[in-house]
Amino acid sequence: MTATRATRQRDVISRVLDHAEGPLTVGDVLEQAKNDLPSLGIATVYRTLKLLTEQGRIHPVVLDGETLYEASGKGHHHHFSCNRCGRVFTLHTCPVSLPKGTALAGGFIVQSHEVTLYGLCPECAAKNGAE
Amino acid sequence: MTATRATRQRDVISRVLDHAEGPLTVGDVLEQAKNDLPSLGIATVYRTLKLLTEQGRIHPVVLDGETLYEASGKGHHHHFSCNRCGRVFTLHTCPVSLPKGTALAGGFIVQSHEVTLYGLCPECAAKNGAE
DNA sequence: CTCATTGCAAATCTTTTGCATTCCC
DNA sequence: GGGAATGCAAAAGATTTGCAATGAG
Repeated sequence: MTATRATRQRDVISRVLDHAEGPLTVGDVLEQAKNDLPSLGIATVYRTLKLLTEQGRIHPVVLDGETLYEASGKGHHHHFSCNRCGRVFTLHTCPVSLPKGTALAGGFIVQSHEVTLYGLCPECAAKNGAE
Repeated sequence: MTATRATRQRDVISRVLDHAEGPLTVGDVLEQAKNDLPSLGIATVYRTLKLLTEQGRIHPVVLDGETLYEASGKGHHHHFSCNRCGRVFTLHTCPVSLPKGTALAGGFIVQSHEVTLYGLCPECAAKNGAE
């Protein structure tokens, strides 16, 4: 079997994702990881993100056509994308009640769901109409 | 101002999207439109999709990293992505109650939302465990 | 006729891959 | 030391753009 080795690169990339406030783009990850590892290459970032995803340690979130990554195990949550500043926030509330296994009319069986809310974040809402 | 002309290409592409059962990929659009317009180029498809999107006649939906397009004006709806066969269905029910303008704890103001359910479509659910 | 639009090909951008070197175990 | 992982650069996709030819109004 293929032995998976612990490397500084993987360590740094995992840490970057674990400490992030919300999901990060590949570019974000590269940039932040370079603070610790200036020689880090983009190919390694892609390879590591793929590896971590396969291991289930992180998972991809697609927002507005961009693929972002975030650490798993942060519990059930969703995202809020600000229409004004573009930042993505993590919401710890869930607006839907569809337990795994729920059956919808038509025979669809729900296993999981993703919700993204769009609107104004607190900061932008405060500024609203004041510019 | 820039006059927008009606062309056979735009007509065909719009029609393809209007008649689709669910959202289509750029490739789907090209393929189907080529039935009517064999000489159609991919660049025109991209340009037309962008134009129609700006006009609000269609809108992009990102699912599993792929950008799909669907006609607008089909009412509020969401998508169901089958984990087994990969097909995307349009759901005419909405599992959340977040009217535009709802304010969330923390001061987030919701303007719109997107929900994608993942699970088994009726066909795959029927086949389940029978293979 | 004019000029927006098209189709093609070249140019970009993003992501993946080949390979010699590095370094984990 | 052996082989997995890295970094670079080349390759492969996906999307965009330049430009001469075409076609709508």
